[in-house]
Amino acid sequence: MIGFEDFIMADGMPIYLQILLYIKRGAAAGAIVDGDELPSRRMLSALLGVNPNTVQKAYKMLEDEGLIASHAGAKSLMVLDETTIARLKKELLADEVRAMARSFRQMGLSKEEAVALLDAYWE
Amino acid sequence: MIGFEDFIMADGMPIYLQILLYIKRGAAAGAIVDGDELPSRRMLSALLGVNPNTVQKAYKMLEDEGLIASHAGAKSLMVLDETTIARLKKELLADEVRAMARSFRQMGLSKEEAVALLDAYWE
DNA sequence: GCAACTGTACTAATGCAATAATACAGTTAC
DNA sequence: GTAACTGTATTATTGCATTAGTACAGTTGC
Repeated sequence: MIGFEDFIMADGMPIYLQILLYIKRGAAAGAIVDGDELPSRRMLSALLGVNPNTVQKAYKMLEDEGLIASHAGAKSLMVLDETTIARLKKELLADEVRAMARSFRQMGLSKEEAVALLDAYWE
Repeated sequence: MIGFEDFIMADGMPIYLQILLYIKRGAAAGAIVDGDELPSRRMLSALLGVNPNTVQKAYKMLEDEGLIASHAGAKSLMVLDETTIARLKKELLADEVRAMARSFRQMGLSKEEAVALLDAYWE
């Protein structure tokens, strides 16, 4: 069962996209693997304090992308092969780093300063 | 006059927030300085292909924060002192790096891998 | 078999982002 | 002074995100 312990709700991004991203990142990291059970729509919505329909929207998009399989009455399961995982990793990292590099450059940071900051905030 | 040459519209974030962020980052970087003229609401909306009200919303928030001064009939001007610039720099960088470090960690990257990626994508 | 879960599918209502179309009063350039 | 700009304000409409409530059919554990 996939846990949402380190899920932190942010604002500025739709909740259903945050859920989507959380699962994709977990899959890219290997924390979520093929065959893993997803929490039910009702369980996760209660856990996150959001509406079941919001979770359903995220799950539906994941299913449309082929990342999860759902059957009426049964828990939804992750469907992940090596090709998919590799694609996810590539996509997510490229998006993230591109956006970050752009914003750093826009703020006038040198590469060295950016690296130093990343180092400091890593925790 | 502040130019918006390198403004790239992204989706997932409200347009008025993107405009707000663009100006704040410019101010933090020193590319935008005290007394600089802002493009008029109508000019910028035409340039970006959005509604004048969307630009107005961003400008209004900047004015509420004391970062710009507007007088009916005249162009709006940037209001930036050293204290404000220092505050902007600190706020923007902290937000950015925190979000990025979280997402990298969620994807299972080590600090060294993150630094290497940042290096690769810098340009 | 039955209760408690599961996915799925609706409808309705609310709030925010964005567009559209005006209107009015103040400033600026000629 | 006048035309062309400027900021400001208002109303209406559209679409998306989110909540709320309900319903139904399939699966699972006992």
